[in-house]
This record gives sequence, C-alpha cells and structure tokens, in this order.
Amino acid sequence: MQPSPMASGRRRQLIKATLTAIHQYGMADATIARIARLAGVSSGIISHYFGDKAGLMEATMRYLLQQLGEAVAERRRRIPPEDIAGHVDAIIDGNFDSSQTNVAAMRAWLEFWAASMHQPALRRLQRVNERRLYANLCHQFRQVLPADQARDAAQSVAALIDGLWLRGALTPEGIDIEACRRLARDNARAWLEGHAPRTTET
Amino acid sequence: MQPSPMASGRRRQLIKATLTAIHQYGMADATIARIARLAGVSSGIISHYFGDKAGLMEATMRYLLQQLGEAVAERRRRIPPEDIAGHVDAIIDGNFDSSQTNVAAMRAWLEFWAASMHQPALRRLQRVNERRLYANLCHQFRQVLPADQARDAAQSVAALIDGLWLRGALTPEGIDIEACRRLARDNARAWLEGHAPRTTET
DNA sequence: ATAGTTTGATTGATCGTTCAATCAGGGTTG
DNA sequence: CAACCCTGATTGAACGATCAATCAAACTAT
Repeated sequence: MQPSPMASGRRRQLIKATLTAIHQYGMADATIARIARLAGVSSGIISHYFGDKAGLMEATMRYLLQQLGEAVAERRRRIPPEDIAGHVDAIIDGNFDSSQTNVAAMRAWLEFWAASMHQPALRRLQRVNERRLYANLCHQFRQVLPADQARDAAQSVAALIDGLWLRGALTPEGIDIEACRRLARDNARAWLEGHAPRTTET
Repeated sequence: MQPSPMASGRRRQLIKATLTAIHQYGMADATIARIARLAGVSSGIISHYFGDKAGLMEATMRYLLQQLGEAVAERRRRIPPEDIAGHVDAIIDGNFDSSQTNVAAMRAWLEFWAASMHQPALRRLQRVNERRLYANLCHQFRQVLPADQARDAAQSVAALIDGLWLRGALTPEGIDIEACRRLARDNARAWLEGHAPRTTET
C-alpha cells in the first residue's frame, strides 16, 4: 500500500459512497455517518481527506463534472472538424451518456444545482458546466448561422438538454434516454437546416 | 381579529416568509426560527397552523402551484377555443408569468424539485404540475398533429420551459424573460407549422 | 368565561467536527 | 538483521452547536 495511490483510492471510494448516499437519502440527509457507513470506513476519515463536508460535496460535484466533460470530449474526438452536425450530435449524446443518465447521477445533479444557489464553491462549478455546454454549442452553430441565430440555437438546445435532464431526475421510473437524445438532436437539426423556429423578428 | 380570516391571513403570511427564507438561506437553512423571525411572529405558531415543518413546506409548494395554475388559466380564458397557437402561447406565457419568474419563486421551485425526490408529499405536488403542463400542451398539439408528433411536441416544449426555468433559477442576475418566452413560443410554432424538427423516422 | 391564538423557554435528538490513540509500513541507523 | 523512529491512515468516542417539536402559561376577542 503506497501512500498516494491509497489516498486517491480512498477519495474515489468516499465520493462514490457520497453519490449513493445522496441517491438513497437526499443531500439533506446524506450525513457524514451514513456516507462513512456506506463506504465501510469510520466517520473521521472524511475530514482527513476532504477537510470538511463541504469539501467532500465539492469533490463529488467535480467528479460528476469531469465525467461529463470526458463523455463529451471522447465522442467529439471521433468527429472530423468540418462535420458540424456530427459535433452537435456528439455534444448532445455526451450529455446523455450512461455515466450521467443513471438515476443516482441525475438526482445528484439536481441536488447540486439546488445547493449551488447558496454555496459559492458549488456555484462556480455549475457555471463552468453551463458555460461549457453553451460555448460548445454556440461555436458549432456559428459556423452555419448568423451570430444572433447561433446564440438562440445554443440557448435553446442547452435549455432543452437541461430540461430533459431535470425531468429524468424527477421521474422515479427513469426516462427513455433514446427519446431524449432524439428530441434534442432533431431540435438541433432544425436549427442547422435553416428552417429554424422562425428567424428572429424582434 | 376574527378567528377564521385571521387564520388564513397568518397562513399566507407564514408562507410568504417561507419563500423569503428559502430565497435568502436556501431550504436547508430555512429554519423554523428564521421563518418565524421573518414573519415577525414566534416560532411556536408554525406548528399551530401547519402541524410541522413538512406541512409548512407542502403548503408553500401548493401555493406556488396554485399561482402558476391561475396564471395559465387566466390567459387561456381570453383565447377562443379554435385558436390553437393562441392557447399554446398562453400556456407558455403563463409559465413565464411574473409571479413565477422572480428570483425568489424560481429558486423555491428548484429547491422543491430537489426535495420532491425524497418527500412523497412534495413529489405528488410536483407530478401534478408536470402532468398538467404536458397534458395542456399535448391536447393542443393533438388537434393539428398526429398523436406521436403531438407527444413529441409536448415533451419538447415542456422540457424547454423547464430548462429555461432552471437556468433562470441558477443565474444570479436573473434571466431575460422575454427571450425565454420567445424561444419557447418559436419552438412551439415550428411544431405547429409542420416543419417540425424532422418527422419521426424510427 | 370560553375558545382560539401566541409566546418563548425547554427538551431531546442529531449532526459535523475534533482529537487522542492505535496501527501498519518504510526508512534509517548501529 | 534488528531496534528504532517516523509518517500517514484510521478509528471511535466526546463535544458543542443547532434545530424541530412541545407545552404550559399569557393574551385576545367574543
């Protein structure tokens, strides 16, 4: 047992226990004691690795954020730069990656969204995510649409993705991921093909 | 001070204080003591009118739900039955009514969404809202679209509304309500006018 | 006087944090 | 190789703070 790998292993183990606890009990009732019990360790160990509970929550959200970023990046790597629609689809599909669309992850996201309204550290992470999604979409749309339409398209598709996610978190029996993907892709396709939802007319 | 009018007045007063407390501190830190202090009354009074804290939260969410329903219903009352697009627009505009789009209300909604994942009473209220929005939209779309397209349209517009709402709650400086309304209306218009985001092609 | 309302101190429970103690392993020294 | 120390990991009990709920007493209006 080396010190460093052990440490990062414990961290990951505690983060996963945190996700499980949030899924089972909700963030409000995801107590240190419960998280530690789920991980099979003592409660004191958490402050040793994360400082305090807020540190653990921030690390957990950062973990989700990183997974989401990788899911998108990996899909885009396979798309040639000139294939605009391909990149847009990759962004959409990445956001509905299986790592993000299981019930535990979606519920955790919703809890973090709510918590970010009153915790600066979480808010910063959430803004990174929001801006990244918007910027990625906007950059693609801008290559085939005028700037104002590109902004509208990005706003629209980003909000649609978030809305579908939200409904996924709130639906106990889970949602049809394939249907979500299709709705988002078709919406993006409509923008790309020009017969967008009515050109801006102030 | 009459007994019955007094009672309902106190209830409303405490519900508004709850909304303020949720806005200022977040649901997790919206304690009984704080809510009572915001309302200028003693802490014990809450259990007298709402039983316990959960009862107060449920009443608060029900209050928001009712306001939203009225905002939509009132706008639809002015639209003739045959004006499909008018009804759809009324539903959208009602969901972006000023009673719902101030920062306090939007944040409260997000908190309630998160809480509803683990509190059956709140979950029931949230489902009522979700189904009502979807059913209203679907009923309109069905009059000009085949059933499967109507379902897609309703899902899409409902998710878009929720997503725009979500972003409104998470954006500290607030959002451009008019822009949200426009995006949602244009999206609905596209579905209604048939050049929908690609007819289902399964 | 009686029923409804309001207070605010008290209670009991819960939670996050702290910390002294223990443990395991690796490096150092003689 | 053996005795030693050192570092980081881990435990679990103890502490202090906080909060929701309770309730007896005070207040108000009819």
